[in-house]
Amino acid sequence: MKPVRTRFAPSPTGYLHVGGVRTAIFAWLVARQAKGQFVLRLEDTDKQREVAGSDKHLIECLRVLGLDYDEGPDIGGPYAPYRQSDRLDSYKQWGQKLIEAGRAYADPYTPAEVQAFREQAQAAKRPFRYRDHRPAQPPAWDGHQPLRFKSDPKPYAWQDAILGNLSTGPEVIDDFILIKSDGYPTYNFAHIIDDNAMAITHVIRGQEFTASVPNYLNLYEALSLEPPVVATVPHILGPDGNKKLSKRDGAKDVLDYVREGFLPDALVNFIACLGWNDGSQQEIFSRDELLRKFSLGRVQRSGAHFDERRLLWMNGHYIREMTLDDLFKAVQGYWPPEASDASEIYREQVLGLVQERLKYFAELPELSRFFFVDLSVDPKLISEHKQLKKLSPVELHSLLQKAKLAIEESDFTPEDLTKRLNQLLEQTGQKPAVLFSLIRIATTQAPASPGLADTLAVLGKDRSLQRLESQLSALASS
RNA sequence: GGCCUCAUCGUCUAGCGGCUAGGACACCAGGUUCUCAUCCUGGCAACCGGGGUUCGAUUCCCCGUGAGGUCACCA
Repeated sequence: MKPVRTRFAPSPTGYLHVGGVRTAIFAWLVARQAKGQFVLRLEDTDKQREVAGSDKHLIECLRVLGLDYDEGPDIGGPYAPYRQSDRLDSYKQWGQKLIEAGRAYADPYTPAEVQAFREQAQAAKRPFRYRDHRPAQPPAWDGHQPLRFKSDPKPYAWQDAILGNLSTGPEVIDDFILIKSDGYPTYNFAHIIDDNAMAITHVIRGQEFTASVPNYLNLYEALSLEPPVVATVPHILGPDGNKKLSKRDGAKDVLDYVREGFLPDALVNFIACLGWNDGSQQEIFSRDELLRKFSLGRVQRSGAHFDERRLLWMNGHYIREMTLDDLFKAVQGYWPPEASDASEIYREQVLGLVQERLKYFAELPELSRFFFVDLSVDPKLISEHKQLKKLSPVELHSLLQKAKLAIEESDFTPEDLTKRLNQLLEQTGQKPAVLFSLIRIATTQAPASPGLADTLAVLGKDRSLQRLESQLSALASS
């Protein structure tokens, strides 16, 4: 058996979104689980569409997600170069070979003439095929005309590793362009030459290429090359509608997710499970489990909608599973500016309280700000509170005063605070919904916060009492 | 339009002739001494339609319907 070799072969025309990354993940999984190689190849044959810097971006994206490749443009490898614009000679040679074999010819028509043929066919309601206009005496190819494949139309039946048995008639076979008039090869030609040259065994790509497979098979025959296993991955659809996820419609850059504090493992887990599962009820797959259990045969044959809420849940799950130490390291750079003066110990305590409600790191400031800065008293927190708004400022003041006295006695361990707060409940005869809400609002000035005793313990005695005092004077003056 | 493909809760999906059609996300309700979250319990919610085949179809076949892909000197 040949060693399994897969590749991710993007064109450097922008960033990578969830849909593009999924193809990379699948190809990576197939290579790694077979102890084969994973190759990155840049398909930069369209100089018009190329976006400067996107090669770096692509590489960064794979690196961040941990999709390591064995060969690529930046690291080289036995089949270098891995950038198609550096391999033009090879396409020319193969093109020449096809000409000599009578399987390629120069296209003598101008684009306008070809377009006219196309419109004629459309007007006659007949499918347009270039080969119907194949010139009887094509000129010698001087490199300035497009070089076309002289196809041999016939029916094909083949196996797709995901879609299963596929077949088409001879009518889909046509004389497509191998090398454009600018000297660059088309995707249709270049990828076949390179996949062969790089000993790629499994071609895993999006469904936009399925319709071309018969043409590729025809070309493989003309080149006397053995076609690889092909696997067609259905598109990922946008959250609403049935349209393919696209940059145009605002699909997010995967690196943006990482920047917002989504964990690479969570992203990989989530994206891999869009259209794949192992048949069990498992939802969370570590990288090792994915490597062990993944198979192309179990990839869904229809497109899947991208639901960010599910990603949010999964990322939160991964965050909760982290040790506090690991999370603390991961979350550096996400603290609110006010936290810069706080000690590491204090920040880690805060993080411990906030961990279970963190869905992604960029939420950290809004969840933790009040631990680091005294927010001004917000009367609305009381006036719009369904229990507290029934009480007068005087009643609230007296209640809070009692709370302050009780809390002052505490050593500010969570246990002792809990004990004293419970005693206070009995003493005042108040419901927790009233008493605890009042204290919580006074000490946080936030609509939501972690548990009261824990929050007070982390805030510490000085800060807690000072905030109670601020609330008391606000109540006194209202 | 031609060709190819696909079709289970709102979403991701399990199912591969016999199940009260299962799980997860989201949502709703209750519980966890306050809020938010976590966690637990419960709930809502699906086999696109019509024909066959079969003792029996979500499952197999056909026809519709719907959706997607493709018909470029883009990939």
